[in-house]
Amino acid sequence: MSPLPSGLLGDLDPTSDRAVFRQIADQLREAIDRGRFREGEKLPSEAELVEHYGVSRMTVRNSFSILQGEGLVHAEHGKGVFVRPRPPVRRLASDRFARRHREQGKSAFIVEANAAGSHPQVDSLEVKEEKASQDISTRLGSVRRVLARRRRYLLDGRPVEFATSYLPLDIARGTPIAEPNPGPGGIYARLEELGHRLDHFEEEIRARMPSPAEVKTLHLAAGVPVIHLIRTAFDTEGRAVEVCDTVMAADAYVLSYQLPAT
Amino acid sequence: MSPLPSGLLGDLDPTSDRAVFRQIADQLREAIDRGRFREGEKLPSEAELVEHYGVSRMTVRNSFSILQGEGLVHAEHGKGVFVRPRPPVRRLASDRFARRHREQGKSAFIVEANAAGSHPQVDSLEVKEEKASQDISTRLGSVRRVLARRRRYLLDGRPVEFATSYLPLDIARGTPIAEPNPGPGGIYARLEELGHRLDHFEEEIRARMPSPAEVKTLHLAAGVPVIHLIRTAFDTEGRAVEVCDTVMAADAYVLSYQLPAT
DNA sequence: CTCACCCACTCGTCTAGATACCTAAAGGAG
DNA sequence: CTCCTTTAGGTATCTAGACGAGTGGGTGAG
Repeated sequence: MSPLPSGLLGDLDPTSDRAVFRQIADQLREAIDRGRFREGEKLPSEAELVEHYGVSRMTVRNSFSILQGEGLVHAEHGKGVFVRPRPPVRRLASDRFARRHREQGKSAFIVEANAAGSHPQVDSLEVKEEKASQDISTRLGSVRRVLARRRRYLLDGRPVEFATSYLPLDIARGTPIAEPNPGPGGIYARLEELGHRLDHFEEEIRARMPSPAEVKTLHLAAGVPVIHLIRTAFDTEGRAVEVCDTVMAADAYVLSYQLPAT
Repeated sequence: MSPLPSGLLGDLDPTSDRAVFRQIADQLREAIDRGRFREGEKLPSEAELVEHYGVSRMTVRNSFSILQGEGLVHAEHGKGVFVRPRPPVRRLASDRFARRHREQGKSAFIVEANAAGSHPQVDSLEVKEEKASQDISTRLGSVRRVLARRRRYLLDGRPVEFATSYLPLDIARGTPIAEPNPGPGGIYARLEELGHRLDHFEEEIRARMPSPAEVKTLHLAAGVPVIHLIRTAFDTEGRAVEVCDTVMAADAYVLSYQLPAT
């Protein structure tokens, strides 16, 4: 095994209080930040770092696990450890639910993705009536059962978002909203056709680490948080007519809002 | 050492493909979710789990490190591993910059925290002129140098947010905005007094894992992401008069926005 | 009774292996 | 030329043990 190029990574400081595996992680992180290793590029193998620093393999792996936790690198079994590329992000503008965007035939997600030159896909359709959770019931105004619409959005084959819409049965049952494909303009267009003129939306945003189920559904790499967005749609009478619970891969999104100064 | 209460945690499945340390993590996670271990409660010690499952200590530690990465537990040296309590969250409403909130003497943060019965604190003041980064320069409309105002917000002694405001020098230099304490209503009140009537704000929201520096500044536990918010303030002439770059401990915040449906 | 000290228990770090499995490229059989 | 096998070099998992260092309770000296 050939040694690492000299100067690529420094030496350890045995007098430092900082644990060895942290020092190694620091040096790798700095090298990545400085561009010595580029996106997608392979880091030195565990064996090479064991050789270079004169430490045991567990120590090197410990360093890698720090960087993985920070979402900086990802390991591929049998291949190596690589600098994690930053995926293209999807920008959600604050006017994304404006009525004028609902006039067209296709869904906002499809239109937007095509404009960005990527390949969109929507799957995991599930539409069924179910018992409302405590939280959903509260948000919709004490309803017992709801229509739930679950779907997953993918960009270029990568899952980026998992969303569930909840609607009161007295609004949705027996309408196109209860169909797998609600038709052009989505359920918001159907709600307005049914006489529920939309007035405004409220969005609540949280960020947290994903549950194991979310890691699976969204194919999340280690160290990638999720953005949890709960949107409630209100009609002009002030009634909550829909709650949409969305979990997004945080590295794939930038949310954008406009606030009045008045 | 006394054995664990039987039934608290199950057994391993040696025929499973799932790695032993993942199985252990799964069982602990489930026990936490089911409330067998409550917030702040101590999990079994490494030695107890070694005994219970008949595995080596590194395997148990591996399990703990998974749960730490998920932000579910935190270890305290010399004491044990504990279920991480969910801190109280600060809700940021979409009208938080409404002009009416600027009339009072105290800052929004202080008022709000007092109302919630917690003890607010603002520190790490730094106000200085500096070179604008590429990003800040672009957002402010190609300015070279800016006034930067840095501060950190704490609730009940816990740092929750670190923010830097950037203002063009032609607006801020020589005004109260360049003072450590800009006076009642904050810099937005001063901007309006100086003739820059505010029209609206734009906020960009991202979520990601913190850098080591952010972990230090915000005293973040493992597995806690940050919300990165960049707000630009525009005056009625459409000029960007301020950019505020904020990094928040994600477990301490819920952001709330209102969107028009028109 | 008080206080300093000791000790048991805890997690933190590190070593030195063993075994398993994955990947990619080289080389041989057909 | 195609396909399979081999092999080298990766990471994944696990074991067994050593020493370090923080915490907190008990104990014995004063």
